[in-house]
Amino acid sequence: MKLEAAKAQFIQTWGSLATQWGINKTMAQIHALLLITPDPISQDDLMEELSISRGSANMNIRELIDWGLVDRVIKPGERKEFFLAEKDIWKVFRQIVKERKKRELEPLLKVLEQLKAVDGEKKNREAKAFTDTIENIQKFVGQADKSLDTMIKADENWFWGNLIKLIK
Amino acid sequence: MKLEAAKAQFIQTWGSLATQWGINKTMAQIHALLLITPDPISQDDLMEELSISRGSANMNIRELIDWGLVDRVIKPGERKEFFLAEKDIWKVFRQIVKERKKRELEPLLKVLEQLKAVDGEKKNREAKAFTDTIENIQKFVGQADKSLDTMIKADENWFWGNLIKLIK
DNA sequence: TAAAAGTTTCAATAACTTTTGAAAGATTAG
DNA sequence: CTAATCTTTCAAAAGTTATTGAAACTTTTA
Repeated sequence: MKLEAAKAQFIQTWGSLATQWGINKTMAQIHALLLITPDPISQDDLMEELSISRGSANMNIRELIDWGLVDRVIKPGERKEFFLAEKDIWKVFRQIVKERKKRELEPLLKVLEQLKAVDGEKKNREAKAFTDTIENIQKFVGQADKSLDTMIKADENWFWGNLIKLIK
Repeated sequence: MKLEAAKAQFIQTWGSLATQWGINKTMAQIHALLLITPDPISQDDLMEELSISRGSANMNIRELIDWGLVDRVIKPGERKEFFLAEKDIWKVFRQIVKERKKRELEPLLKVLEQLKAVDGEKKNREAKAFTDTIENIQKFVGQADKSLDTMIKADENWFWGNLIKLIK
């Protein structure tokens, strides 16, 4: 397989996987291209390689920087900005978990906490089932939240090493 | 907070969370309603409660059954079908992981395997960076895949208990 | 300071996804 | 068998999300 074809397929695969996870396809494709390219790339080159417009490139690059997955790089003597992705997949993964946790799990926990305060007077079947489910979800999400916190701080070898010990 | 309001908020929260994860909002809302309702519900009641059409209800219910999150229930003497959701969140979570793993991780591993076979003759900087990244992703995804396999089989208490011990 | 080079914004448009509901297809009771 | 009841399908419509590209803005150079 030729390098160009392999690159193209990786970019496309990464992009379609992303859409299944609620992530913008173009953003994932830019990320994919940066992941497999050793040197920093300019916005113009990204636009060229992926056939995307200036606006889209700019917006998605900014989002990637926001997620902490891509860094702006200034080359001495060059006017343009260049972009470089973190290549260590474990770090990338932790960064994504960290962001999603902050954006999703934490707000969810707040909502669940409120929902427990449903009028408890009438301890009927319906109200009981509702609070039971909410409390179970809350426990589950709370536990996941804590575990992820630890994982974010953990070192890759330590984490996998222990997990593998645990599951063997 | 009144039960009806709390239910409505839970359904809405679950639905919008789902869209962030690439899951159809209506499907998640149906799931949410079934989660907090102790008894089986008919399609007509689902349509009524969530204000959705017959077609959408049917399609999304089928998808939920496909995901193994909802069961069809036949009530003796009734012509209609009723639907009931698994209430144990740990089981729900494992089921979702199992499905996504099958639908996404396993195909991804196949693609990655192919991509490693990039023309290796020219061991240039670019080709090197590409295969390095692909191999790293492959290792990572492969490890995750195995760990998830074990998790799927694990019992809740066993899993959390050990994970908490591990991370403390 | 003016022109050049680069970056960002945003309204219009395109692409994609979901929903609708009427029609066709099943199944059951009588 | 056939009428009644319930379920499924699917093409059109609505709704949602992403992309475009020209214009506005900012920074740098000379």
